Amino acid sequence: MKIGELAKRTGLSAHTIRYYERIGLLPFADRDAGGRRDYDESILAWIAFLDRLKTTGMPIREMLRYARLRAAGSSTGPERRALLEAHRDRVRTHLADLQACLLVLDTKIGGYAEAEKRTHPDEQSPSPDDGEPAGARTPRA
Amino acid sequence: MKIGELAKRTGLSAHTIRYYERIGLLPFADRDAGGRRDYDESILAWIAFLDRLKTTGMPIREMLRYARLRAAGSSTGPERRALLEAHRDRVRTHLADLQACLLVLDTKIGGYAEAEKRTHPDEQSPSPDDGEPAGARTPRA
DNA sequence: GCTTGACTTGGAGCGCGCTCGAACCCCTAG
DNA sequence: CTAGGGGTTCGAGCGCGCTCCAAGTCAAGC
Repeated sequence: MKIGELAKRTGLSAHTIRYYERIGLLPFADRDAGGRRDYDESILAWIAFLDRLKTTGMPIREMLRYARLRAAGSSTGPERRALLEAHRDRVRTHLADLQACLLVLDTKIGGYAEAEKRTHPDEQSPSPDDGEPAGARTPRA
Repeated sequence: MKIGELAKRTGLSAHTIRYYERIGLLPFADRDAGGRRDYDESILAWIAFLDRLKTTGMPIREMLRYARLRAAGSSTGPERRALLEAHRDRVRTHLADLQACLLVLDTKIGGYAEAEKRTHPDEQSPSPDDGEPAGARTPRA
């Protein structure tokens, strides 16, 4: 598989794939006779995993650490496990934060919805109070 | 309240507070006789709200749009509501993605845990397969 | 009066994660 | 044979969200 097809199949750009190889996130790919990268299907699983780490907010620096441990052999298993566990804990915390924020967001949206309801019958708009700067001279925006 | 105390109470740096004012995320603060910013308690609610938007991944650009709508008066209620609803949907989607990733992470960690268990009795390490580049010549890391 | 330290401004700089441009190479289809 | 569309490398540039520096002002305590 050439880089263009890999790009299509992973959703990454070819530029990004080369960048990932450059920094060491992806292994140095085999080249064909013309010097072009030629990928094996197996790269897809690794990229999918990286994508999950990325989705969960792991910085590249840390993915790199994981990649290097993996490359260093099976003796690094415990360290990799620890790395993933620490990351999982952070993700869980963030997840909880997000859920809390979602509740607040729902409440706020509910307030706007109510204001609109109250406005329709008699053409007034009390508008929900949220803590935004009220009269608000918001400058240089 | 001076900027230093506001910083302590919000967890933002004074630098960041000034930056937010500069770009219009915070209203232009009243100054005392000496030209220093003097904040009212009411700013805290607004900053807390911004913080929630930030936590949920809203880009500053969009927070600004919200802030400008709010400043434009109560007639913009519906537009603000729409903005928050769109954001809420994105957050929900992201939340679902995170949860899916968490499951994968748990599975993977479980694999490492098992490998360690198997290793302890008889000193071998089969190591869980995940799709990482196996023998891995990871370059220029 | 003098020192200390928190504040002011404007603008430069930074870390992250890409993203792109230039110049070149190579394979294939017409 | 030629044109086109991929691919290659190296290195510069970008958008985001701060973060910090320099030089100056001001208020309170010794």
